[in-house]
Amino acid sequence: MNIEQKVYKKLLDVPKGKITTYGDLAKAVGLKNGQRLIGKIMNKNPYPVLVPCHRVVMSTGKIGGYAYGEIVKMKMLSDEGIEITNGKIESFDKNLFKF
DNA sequence: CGGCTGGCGTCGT
DNA sequence: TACGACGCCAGCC
Repeated sequence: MNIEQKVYKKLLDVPKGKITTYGDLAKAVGLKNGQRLIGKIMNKNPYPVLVPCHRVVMSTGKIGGYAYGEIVKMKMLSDEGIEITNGKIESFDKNLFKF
């Protein structure tokens, strides 16, 4: 199974209302420094909606990018109970999901 | 706090 | 088959 498949599968383990970082996700699939790669994979996400790529954020606390628009991503997270202000996640550590 | 560089698989040339 | 560019970052300076 290739990396991207693993990534999508791992991402399915992230429950609603929780978030994870690109770096953690990378490690979860066996990559030490593949944050950037994760981004590319998410960008080519072949299973939109099925794969909750909007629950993946940057380790800095910012929401990061989104293929369909950061605004949309922000709104989706907001609907799941994650408060965001100025593209910044308020309760980052609190809602952070560990694999 | 802003900017630059590092590290990695996939895809296109 | 081989090589370089790319992408929803992370971390150090």
